[in-house]
Amino acid sequence: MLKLDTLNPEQFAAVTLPAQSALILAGAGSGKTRVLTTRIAWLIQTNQVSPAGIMAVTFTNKAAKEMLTRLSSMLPINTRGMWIGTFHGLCNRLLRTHYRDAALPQTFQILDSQDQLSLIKRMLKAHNVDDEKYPAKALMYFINNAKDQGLRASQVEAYDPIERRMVELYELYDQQCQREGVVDFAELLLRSYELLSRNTPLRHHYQMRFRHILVDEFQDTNDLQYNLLKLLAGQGESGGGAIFAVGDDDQSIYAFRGANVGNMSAFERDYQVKNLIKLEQNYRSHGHILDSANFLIANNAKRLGKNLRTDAGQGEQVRVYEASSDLEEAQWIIEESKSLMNEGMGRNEIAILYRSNAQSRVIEHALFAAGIPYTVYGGLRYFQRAEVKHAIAYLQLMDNPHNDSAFMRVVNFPTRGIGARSIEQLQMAADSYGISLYAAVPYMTGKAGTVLGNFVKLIEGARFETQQLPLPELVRVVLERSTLLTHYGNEKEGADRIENLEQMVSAATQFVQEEGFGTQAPAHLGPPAQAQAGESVVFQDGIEILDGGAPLPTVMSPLSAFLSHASLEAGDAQAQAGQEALQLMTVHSAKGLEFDAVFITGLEEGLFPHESSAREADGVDEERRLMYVAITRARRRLYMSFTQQRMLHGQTRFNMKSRFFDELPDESIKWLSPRVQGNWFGGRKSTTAWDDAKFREGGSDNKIAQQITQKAGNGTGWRVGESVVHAKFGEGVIVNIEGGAGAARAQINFGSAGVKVLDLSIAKLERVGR
DNA sequence: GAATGTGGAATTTTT
DNA sequence: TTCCACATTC
Repeated sequence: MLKLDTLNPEQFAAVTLPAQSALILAGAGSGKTRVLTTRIAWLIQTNQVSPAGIMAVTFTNKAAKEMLTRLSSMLPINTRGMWIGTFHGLCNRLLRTHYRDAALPQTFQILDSQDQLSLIKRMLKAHNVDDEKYPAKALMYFINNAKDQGLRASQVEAYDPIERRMVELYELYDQQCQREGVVDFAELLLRSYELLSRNTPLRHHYQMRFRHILVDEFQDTNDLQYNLLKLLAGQGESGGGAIFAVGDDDQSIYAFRGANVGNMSAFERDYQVKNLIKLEQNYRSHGHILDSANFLIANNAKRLGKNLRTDAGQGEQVRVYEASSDLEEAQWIIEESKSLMNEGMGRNEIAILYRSNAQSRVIEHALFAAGIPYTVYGGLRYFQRAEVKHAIAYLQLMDNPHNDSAFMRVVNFPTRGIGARSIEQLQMAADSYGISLYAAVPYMTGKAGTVLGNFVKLIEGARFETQQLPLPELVRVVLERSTLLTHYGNEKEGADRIENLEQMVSAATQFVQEEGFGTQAPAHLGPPAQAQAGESVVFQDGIEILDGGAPLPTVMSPLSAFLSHASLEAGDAQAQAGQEALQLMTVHSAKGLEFDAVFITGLEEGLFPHESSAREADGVDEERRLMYVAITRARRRLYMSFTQQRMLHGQTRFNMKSRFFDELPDESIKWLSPRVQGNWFGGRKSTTAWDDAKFREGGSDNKIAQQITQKAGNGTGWRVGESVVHAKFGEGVIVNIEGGAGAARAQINFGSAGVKVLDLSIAKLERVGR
């Protein structure tokens, strides 16, 4: 039963808004997902809309799943078949349903970024393009960028010869994809957009159907997604549904991949939003933590404006620690974590966050040495593993033989005597006829013809043999016939890979059950005759196609669906095992999560905010939002740390402490470490039990002591890494000291004022004390 | 066709 | 420093 009485007034207002477009500014920890799902449940329960009239869009599969789970616990309805999913997942469904109108083959396949890059490389090679001048990665970026803005090659404006060529290559790329029957991620959206904008009856159908469109993480939408929503909601046409947009402009941290926060204010304007509701009541963090977040984010100029509050009380202050080096920082984290765990805090309630992945190594190393279990987020995902991709490639070829990426991946893997020469000839033939590699095989003669012919027979044979089999068994057969299992069986390190391959059978079993393919066994029989939802549409070409409300089983074969699933949902990041472990991750991947205790590490100028952010427009603002996200992950205890020296790219760097420290409220901060005074080992007062003296004792830590000794300032009274204040240049860090006592000059990094070389006997420097 | 070497780059990430 | 892609070698 639906419980509305436990909602706070703002949440309640949002859930029960009338059927008009609304913008919900949902702060971190304000119950955003709850509002979203309760809104859906409320709309359905009050009979304002049927489940088929709802569309809810998220960015990640995880969020979509969460929404579905919560919804089914609130309402006694079957959520299967409802249009709740990621942008890409829903677009896939749309295109599958209307593949003819979208000019796609029924079995079109989805390229992941890896496949996309390899297609581009192949294409560049085939056209003899100078890969120095046009690197595959750059072209991929160019293409995706254009698509994310909704632009085809013909619509991209080129300002110089290089760009003009890029546009040509973009055009060629699209042609190649079309030949192969594959679409990349951005294409799923662009194709859907074009389909709906060109096909008026179809557009009207969906506009009439989706009375309520709910969008999660609206601040993360890109231009194309925004325009797609606009089409679906019938903006500018009559009869469109209402958009319920939920987002937080302060948590917009994906501009680098095309997200446009401006979409929030654009939405307000374009839809004349009368209902702007702010969810500012935070149910996660204690007061000092929220105060810190609020203070910090207030330094950003362009904001819709929002302040988090809590009933939880002030709680503990934020603890700030200055370490002498990255190694010491890691040691400190370990000591603090240990005492947290001794106090009874669960290991997985402690998160260690960093700005960039490279920072995890030192911490991991220290954790390993200390024997503390930990998990690092963001590794290779299941369907991205090489062996799994190989198996998938065989399946792809059976479902759509014209997928050249799949062809290239396994034509000679495991090796079957098809060498570079044969492939080259095949490539040329395919190019000259403008067909796929697979289709070009019959044109081959001689030895190449024989070996390639055998490969084709292998695929055809597998296809024939599995025609009547349910998906999991089909997978099983393919694993064997491809000889992948035998191949890895002969490898010394192949055991894990075999295990991963075996797991694919269970993945298929699970998929078939979850998606409702269980009752229909044959993989290739195609769609059954009737759709689930009643309506159907007649399209311009006179072909009647089943209503898009049907769940996947009615619009595609289990194999096609499974392959889509593998591309769209790459699977969990490895080894969820060891649940009881410290959680290491980048700040980006921490978004949406929460922990009792959080460490935000490496808070140094150049790292966080990252140096490359200075070059981008509003770059530092985005870094600040990132910091805001990091802070608001913590429930009870928050640590922040920075170091005087850090090894980065094989070089020792001396950074200033992050500017973000200056943007936090003093009363919410507790400094654990007084700023170091005087010589390195002299005036240091460490508040923790282990100190630099410990480092100087033998063991592996000895090299740190040496490193530090080297950096001492040769009796100048100053040392490298020390923070100083200059009357004109402000605060800086000594990066290097040359010459001996008396005639010493110091190289000092003043951050925005640049790096200066100053004579220590002349320049009036002051130590930074605190 | 696998093994070994070399050069270059090294935020952030989902689909 | 370390990882990766690519090239050359056996």
